Amino acid sequence: MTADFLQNSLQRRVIVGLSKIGLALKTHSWQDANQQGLTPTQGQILALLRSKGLEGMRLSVVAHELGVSAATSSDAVKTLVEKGLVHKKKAVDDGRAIAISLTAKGQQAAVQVSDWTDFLLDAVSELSEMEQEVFLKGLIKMIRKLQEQKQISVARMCVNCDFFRPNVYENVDHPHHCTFVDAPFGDQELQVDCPDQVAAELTTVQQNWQILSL
Amino acid sequence: MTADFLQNSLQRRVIVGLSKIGLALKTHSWQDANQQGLTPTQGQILALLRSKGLEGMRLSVVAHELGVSAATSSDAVKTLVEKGLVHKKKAVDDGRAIAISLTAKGQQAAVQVSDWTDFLLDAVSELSEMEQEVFLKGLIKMIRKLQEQKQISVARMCVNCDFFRPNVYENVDHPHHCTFVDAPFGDQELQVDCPDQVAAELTTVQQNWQILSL
DNA sequence: TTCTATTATTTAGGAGTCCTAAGCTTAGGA
DNA sequence: TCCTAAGCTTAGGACTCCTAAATAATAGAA
Repeated sequence: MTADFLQNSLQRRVIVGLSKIGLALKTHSWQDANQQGLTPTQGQILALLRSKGLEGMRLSVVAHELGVSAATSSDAVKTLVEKGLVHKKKAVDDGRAIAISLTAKGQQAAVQVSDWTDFLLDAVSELSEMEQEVFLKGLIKMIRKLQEQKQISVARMCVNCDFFRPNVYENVDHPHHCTFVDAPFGDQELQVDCPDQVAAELTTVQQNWQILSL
Repeated sequence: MTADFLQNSLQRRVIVGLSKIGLALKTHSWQDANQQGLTPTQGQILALLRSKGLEGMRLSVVAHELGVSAATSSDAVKTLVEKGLVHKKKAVDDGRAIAISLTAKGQQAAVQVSDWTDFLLDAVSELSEMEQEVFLKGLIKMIRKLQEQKQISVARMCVNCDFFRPNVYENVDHPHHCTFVDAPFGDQELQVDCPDQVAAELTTVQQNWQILSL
């Protein structure tokens, strides 16, 4: 009789909302990659190779980043090689391992496909800057927890970075410091997937998290 | 040389964060469904049938809700029928259409699988109630926009419901009214996927949105 | 140094997902 | 009645996903 209006907690509503966004992300990844003649995974591998510009990424890293099994990443890459978008060669420092990188053609394709999440830009722009900041902090909290629970494999966030010095300045807008770029910054700049992040030790992370107290 | 620390806007960081959650959702949907001997889509169909308790859901509705093609939903349901979890019969009111519903065995399986997003509960609980509220509002704003852009097919939110009367009371905690349950409620109770939602007309929706002014 | 355990990747096999496109059947309007 | 549209199914092809087993190379222990 009654709508489950009240039983239904705030937390669950947030989760439902996140699932909706997740669904949009999933649906969109198909449409988008399809246009390029690729599948989502293939597109994401290309984007990944482009974003971490380093030569010779390992297959296991790809699998880990994308949250798929080694087998899946192996044959997705095989297909990309057949399509002439990716190079594959033995890693110099480890005879078992494979080093993959983009071909020239792959570079091009990667550019097309790297912005696949941009369809969310308009949606995010609906939020005020203040809201975006709260939202970002919320996401960081959630991701940290998920990472702790092994639900998320990689998240190169400031919080677990060796270069991060939380709350070292009085300045309200820029209380933190990054020793990599050697510059102060604020909550708004907290990274979620920083290319320069270096994983810190567990104890450091926990300390940082306490000091940060988002 | 410089980390892309600064080029990288707040909006994009929010998007990266959302993608991470999306990835966790995707990865988890596999693990979870796998334990039940199901695939994500199959599990989600079961959960869908359970949540909208109505007898005789159409295949097209399933496809629409899950954001997959008619073909996919057709053979996912076929598999579920083979597994004895779902009934399939001709719709009484439309000879072309199919009405599907859970079998007794399907009911059981649906219970197991309905809570597949619960792994996010701990993560969401990391946010304070205030933050959760802002977060929910943000999600609603985003979902509304995505729906407007046809990036999300269905979202049974208060905002686009015929029963919704935004900001009709002075009461700060419960300014809105739902004519379905005939009760006042507040921002915290704003629904994202309300089973009782009835889609309102576009002009009404726009008015509601203005009056609500989240 | 040799053996052993571990790590990196591949392959095989099977189920399922996704798409598009073509093919039925029924509905509903002209 | 005829025609178009809607609801679903099927076919075909490419991929994704998994687990499990195979291959190869490295790291460490004895």
